[in-house]
Amino acid sequence: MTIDDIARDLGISKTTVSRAISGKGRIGQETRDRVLRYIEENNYRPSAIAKGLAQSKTFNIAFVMPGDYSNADLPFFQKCMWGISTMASQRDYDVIISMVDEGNLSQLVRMIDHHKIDGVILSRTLEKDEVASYLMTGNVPFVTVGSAEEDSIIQVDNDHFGACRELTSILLHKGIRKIALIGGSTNVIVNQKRLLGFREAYMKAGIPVDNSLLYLDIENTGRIEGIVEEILAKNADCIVCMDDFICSYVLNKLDKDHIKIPEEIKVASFYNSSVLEQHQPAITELKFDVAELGMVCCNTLLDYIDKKEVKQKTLLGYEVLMKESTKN
Amino acid sequence: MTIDDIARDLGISKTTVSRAISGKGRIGQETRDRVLRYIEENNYRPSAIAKGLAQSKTFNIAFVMPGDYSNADLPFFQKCMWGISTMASQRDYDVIISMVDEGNLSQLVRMIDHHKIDGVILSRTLEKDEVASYLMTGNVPFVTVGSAEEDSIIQVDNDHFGACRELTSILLHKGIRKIALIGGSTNVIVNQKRLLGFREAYMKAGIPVDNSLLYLDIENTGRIEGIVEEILAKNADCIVCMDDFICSYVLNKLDKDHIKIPEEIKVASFYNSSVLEQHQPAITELKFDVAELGMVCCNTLLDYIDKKEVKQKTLLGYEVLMKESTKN
DNA sequence: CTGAAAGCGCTTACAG
DNA sequence: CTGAAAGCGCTTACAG
Repeated sequence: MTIDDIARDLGISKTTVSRAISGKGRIGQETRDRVLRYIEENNYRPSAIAKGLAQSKTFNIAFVMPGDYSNADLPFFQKCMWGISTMASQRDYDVIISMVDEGNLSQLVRMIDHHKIDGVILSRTLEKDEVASYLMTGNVPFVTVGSAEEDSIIQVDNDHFGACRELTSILLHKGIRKIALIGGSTNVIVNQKRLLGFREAYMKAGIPVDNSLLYLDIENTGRIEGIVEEILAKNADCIVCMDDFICSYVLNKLDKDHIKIPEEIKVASFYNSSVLEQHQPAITELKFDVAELGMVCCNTLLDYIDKKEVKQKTLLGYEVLMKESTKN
Repeated sequence: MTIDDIARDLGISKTTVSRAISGKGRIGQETRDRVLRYIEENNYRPSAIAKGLAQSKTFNIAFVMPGDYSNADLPFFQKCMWGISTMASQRDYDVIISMVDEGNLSQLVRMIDHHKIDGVILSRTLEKDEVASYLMTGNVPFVTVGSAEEDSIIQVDNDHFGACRELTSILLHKGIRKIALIGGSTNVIVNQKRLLGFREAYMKAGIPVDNSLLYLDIENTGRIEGIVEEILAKNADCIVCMDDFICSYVLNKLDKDHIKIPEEIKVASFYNSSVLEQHQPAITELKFDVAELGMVCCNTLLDYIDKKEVKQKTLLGYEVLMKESTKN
């Protein structure tokens, strides 16, 4: 069934039918109701593709994700995608996936060349920005989930800096001073922010950071066991992990050595990926609503596509979950 | 730039231009070359959406996945999606994601109603088939990754039955007879096949299965520790896990209790999800090429959409990886 | 081998 | 408030 069929059946022009559906342009209330009722009864759905051609739009956005991301990131992408896809659907858009591995943009390029999308969501904080710069030169609307380096990029992120600062502050206020920090690559922007938040908390408390307790750029998980031993030997009060992946290795090691949490050492994580969800004792951690992150990001992109005003940088909240693992 | 621009610039009709690009219909070699060269030089790309409208196609397929799948399944979905998306891209298609949680098909329904896709890939072996039956009544072309219950459904899967039988056979031939099996829900079709393969191997070897060593329908991972203790008490030679998720819990427990693999007990897994990749000692397991699964599945769907002949059921291979963990 | 024309199913100035 | 007509950028019988 097409708009023509409806027009014929109702004895009106298809212009009128179109207006009744879209809500654009003047139209008599009665006529509109008649059209709407007919559509409802006959279960008519306009073809997005024909509508798209007429409006030079596709009603599709692309979600770019690295094809080679690690298992640790998987839950993040899943939830984020859920948020994006849910919001897109609500606004009558769909999301096309585009996997980029090792800088191979061909999938994305094809999609853009063929006019298959109206905009793009980038799903990882970029270090060198190959994709971002491609999109900028091509003048393709896009938004990043997570912070980007360039300020001109529209970005949506959680407030990792604030979150890490707050969690660290709380620990310090509880009298937990000798805190070891284990973290991944400092090239990754979010890790930089986490470290900054950690330091800021110390600064505000007027306590110097013990740099010998900072274990950064730990990319090889095999090293973690040794690091934990070192930390224990140094008699630290607490181990803070930059993410749950690291944290799960730390917990494993402590478990294996029968070291009691929180009695013998406390543990906290700067990120909750649901990997640790059921851990006993419960782990103190930061909670971010990743599904919401995805939704806000999607909304921002669609607003931008619709030429609405959009915040250049949106910062979303966090929760500090104090649990058993840092009890005094 | 459109096809009209090219026609005008080249002084030919747009019919001819279209033919040169699509390769359909008779056209002089010289004319074609001229068009192709022009296109190359001016970097022209036809609009997929206009092409789609003219052909009543979208060049998009949907990839349906459960919105609530567990972390254990994540690596599977990632790789599968990679395979699908790579193949789709090669064949000039794109893949739209559709998340279905708790039987809420609205996203998918919207997509189909609005004519946004040409076909669907279902990504999980369905127990009750809500999505499948919806697609069947709507006459939407679709293929499943993994086996489906109904034979009329086009499906692509790995040969789990054969794989499990072979691994079990090898263990039996090595003289490992007292094998405990820990598995998840027997409602899931793939788990049924794994169990059948296991039993078949025993049958072929003329050895009766010790049913008291079968721990099935283990949905609560909390129970695994106790089960391992029971198995150890029963003096089993080997623990076979139906998937890596279960296996990682088993390994954890054994590690905690300082039980040596393979000296004190052997361990094997019926699935390799890369969760255990770096485990010491290396774990004997089955290997399936999930990316290939995705690619074949996508190919099958696109062939079907193109009205080509398609196998009703495609069974892909496997590898048995004998490792340290089952050494005599 | 090539082209004029109709068509895919919508939208949107323009005129009334 | 409503409609005829042109247009979005392609494809494809049909005719030559």
